[in-house]
Amino acid sequence: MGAGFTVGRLAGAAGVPTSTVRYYERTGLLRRPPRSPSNYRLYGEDDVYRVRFIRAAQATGFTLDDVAELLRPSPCRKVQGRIQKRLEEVSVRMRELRQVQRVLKAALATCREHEPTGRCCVIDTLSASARNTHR
Amino acid sequence: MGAGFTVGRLAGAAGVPTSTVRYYERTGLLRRPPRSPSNYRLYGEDDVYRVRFIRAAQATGFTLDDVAELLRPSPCRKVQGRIQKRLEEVSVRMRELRQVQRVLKAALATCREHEPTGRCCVIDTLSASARNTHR
DNA sequence: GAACACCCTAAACCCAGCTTCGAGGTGTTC
DNA sequence: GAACACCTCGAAGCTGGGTTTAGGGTGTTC
Repeated sequence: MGAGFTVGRLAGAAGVPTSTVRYYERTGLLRRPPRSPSNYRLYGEDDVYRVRFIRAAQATGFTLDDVAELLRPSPCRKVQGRIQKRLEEVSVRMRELRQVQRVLKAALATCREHEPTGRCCVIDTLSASARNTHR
Repeated sequence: MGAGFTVGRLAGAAGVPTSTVRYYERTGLLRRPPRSPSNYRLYGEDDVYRVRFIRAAQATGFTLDDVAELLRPSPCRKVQGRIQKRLEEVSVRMRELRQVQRVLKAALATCREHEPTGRCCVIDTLSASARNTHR
């Protein structure tokens, strides 16, 4: 009652399970909040945004280690650097996915052409792609 | 000597560690090969392609369970269905990544505008994006 | 005063996909 | 014949990001 969120309320407001909130505290992503007389955690609204930030950053592909670094006070330049880096990773991943699309579509096309023979040939197609791809 | 690959040769030819080959055998992805008199595994060329297929399918985002299913003999139609499904997952993931790009670029832009103030504001920007995004 | 939802802790467990460890046998080369 | 790289096995360990369990306390509502 009164001001403050218990762990369950914070979790509800941020859209995560309580176990996750406690986990973030354990790993240092979230401060150790003040406690009520009966030893319940008492959070403020800032904590809601912080948890949401963590989830948002995760959703953009940052690891929790990255997030911890982002949350540490640090010069703008450094933070910009990390975002740049992540943007490059995203570009790389998009290129990879486009290649994957090509391979899968090719496999599908070959499969359809040969359908009359009855025997599925997709495995051959993909194996062939494996034969041509290094690593 | 003679025909056949030992586990190390197979691994070398397929570009994976020997531990991975044995792991694939343990989990049923690879047949249990015949053995030499001294109990060494003896593989054929087919096995090289099979391992490469596994890696290629993984590279397109299939899990090892998916791969196991793909490798089971099954009607063309079913295999096509799985590939379709994977293609849709890839599309979804690409859309997500484009959204991530937008958010990161926006954060970067805001950061640059405010740079003169000295205090890094990226965290605020991302928190705001967290505030607007439902899950 | 009892039911029921909430909170506390530490420690163990989960998942995929491997890798590493320990203890030992084999095969080739000098 | 000794060095050295390769092979065997089962079991345990690792990574990241949590969840579950066990055993207990709290707070609100009927």
